[in-house]
Amino acid sequence: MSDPDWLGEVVRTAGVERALDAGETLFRQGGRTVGLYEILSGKVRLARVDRSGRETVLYSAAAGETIAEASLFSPTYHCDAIATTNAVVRLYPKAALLAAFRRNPKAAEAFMAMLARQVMSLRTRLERRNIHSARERIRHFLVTNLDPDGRSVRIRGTLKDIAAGLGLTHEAFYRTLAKMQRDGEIDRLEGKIQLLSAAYDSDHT
Amino acid sequence: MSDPDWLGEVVRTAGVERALDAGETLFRQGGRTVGLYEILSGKVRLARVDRSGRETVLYSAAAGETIAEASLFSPTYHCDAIATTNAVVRLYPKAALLAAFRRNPKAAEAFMAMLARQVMSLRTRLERRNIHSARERIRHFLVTNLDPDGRSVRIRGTLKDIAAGLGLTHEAFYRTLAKMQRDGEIDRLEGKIQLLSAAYDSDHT
DNA sequence: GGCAGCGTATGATTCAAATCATACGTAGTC
DNA sequence: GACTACGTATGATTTGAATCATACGCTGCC
Repeated sequence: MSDPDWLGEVVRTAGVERALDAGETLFRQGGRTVGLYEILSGKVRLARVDRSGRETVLYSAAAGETIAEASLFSPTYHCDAIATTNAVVRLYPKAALLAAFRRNPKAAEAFMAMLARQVMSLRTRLERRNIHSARERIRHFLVTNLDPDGRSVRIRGTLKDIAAGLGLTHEAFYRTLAKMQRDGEIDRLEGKIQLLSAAYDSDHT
Repeated sequence: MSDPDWLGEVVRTAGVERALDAGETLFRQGGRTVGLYEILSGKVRLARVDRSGRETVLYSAAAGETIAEASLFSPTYHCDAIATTNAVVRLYPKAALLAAFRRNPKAAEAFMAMLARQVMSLRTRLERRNIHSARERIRHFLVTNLDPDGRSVRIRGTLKDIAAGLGLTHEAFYRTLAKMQRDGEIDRLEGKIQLLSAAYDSDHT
């Protein structure tokens, strides 16, 4: 159920699972690239270590995400990948993927489409971080995550996780949500947040 | 000189330039996709307008960037594109690009590689924004933008622009740089910032 | 030459989010 | 049942970056 939908049937079966203990290294900067990885469970961080031994985290990937897509087009990895928690990953070998892309343009397009959507989503999240006010940031999150109905946002995962994703402490997030509710801007239902018309429909176009 | 290097010769010549006045619309949400755009000059923002007429900026693109890559794989645009300043853009028609990708796997791979690198870069910038302290954020910027020599960072553009890219006010950025210099952590040369060994080499591995 | 605009720089003050603290409910475990 | 762990929630306090203000040098322009 966790297979990325952009993979063709052949490639999907080529995936190789591997379990990692917390702290274990998946690959190292400079190492020869073998392919990209999907995180099935746990957390894996991509990081670089400078001459003094200090580690700088480039990205922290959680279950469901893929890492090292760019390794397909590079002979070596450009950073380290280390399990932050116990984790299970699946390797999709580079050769199999590239062969599939050459053989089947549809597969190539599916991969491009996935990458393009990620770029879009990342740009939006980055743009959101330019907003300093917690309330405005939450508003941006809400309107860019509306359900098809255009009035509510389904909450996936915990509020705490969402707060972290927004770059806010959970305290600030809880507080601001409460305030927005008191002000009649939103309503909080089971598993979703409703945007109230008073605030969002008022000056109807 | 501004042609993206991931474009093949044929496609490159297929680009169509267009000038936009500030405020002019390039495409609209729901409109049929014609291709992706490269910004040659000026700024173009991608945005959505909700029922109440409020605009939410998804991304603000500057000269040198491309937008609407995902439009290649979608029949309609998913947001509006509006010129924020006077701008010149170049359209790369969808049909020409997709045809080139099918005809020539190398072209497809070049496009994928460009997207994968963007994903990497965006993830790193997003990770950086999780750092609340101005000083730590600047450190992260510096170590992830080191020259091949591993000791200095070339400054491209103005410090003001870099500050904005880091999500800091220029005042906070100037101040913190000055402090880091006083503390002997960095040195500031013409057009570059040098990481000083005292802070970065000390406990030599 | 004088002037406007802009990047750089720094001081003073404000303010909102981080931090620290505490509490409650629920799920899981022994 | 008692205990732990964790998400949710809110109050009190601190802090560091934003904001407001001012200044200086340089470039381009009339």
